[in-house]
Amino acid sequence: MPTEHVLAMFAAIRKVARRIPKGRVITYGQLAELAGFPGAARVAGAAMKTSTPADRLPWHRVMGKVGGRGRIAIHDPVGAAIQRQLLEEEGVVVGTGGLIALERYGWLPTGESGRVASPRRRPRSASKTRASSSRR
DNA sequence: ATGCTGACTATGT
DNA sequence: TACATAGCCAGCA
Repeated sequence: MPTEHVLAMFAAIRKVARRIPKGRVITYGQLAELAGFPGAARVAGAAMKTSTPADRLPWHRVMGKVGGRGRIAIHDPVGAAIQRQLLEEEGVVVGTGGLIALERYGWLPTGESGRVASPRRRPRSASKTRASSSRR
């Protein structure tokens, strides 16, 4: 059984997690920092892992961060698959390897804006019939 | 106290 | 892309 102050940490972390908007994601490090514990990314991971369905947390919107990209960090392959499905149901594109584009789905509780980099509308009809399959 | 573990991360090979 | 290493914070044996 965790000590009291840690339970408070978990509670603070989960509180922030509940604010993550649908269709958006956040990294463990960010989550910990927003909760007031910079550098405690691993603790954020523990807070998610030890949470229960009763907590009603959008745990699937929390992920690891690797090379500037978001990535499903759940070790258990079954759990990872579930997270992937939940994210895709919200419109989040999860690439091979469980990678997610943070610049597109990352959540930034920046007061007003509250977003990272506008959901990029696709100027499909920009001009010509360009093979505009350009990816970021 | 000591050491290992983990839903982390940055950096390097 | 994948694996290895080294820091980081906290839990637990």
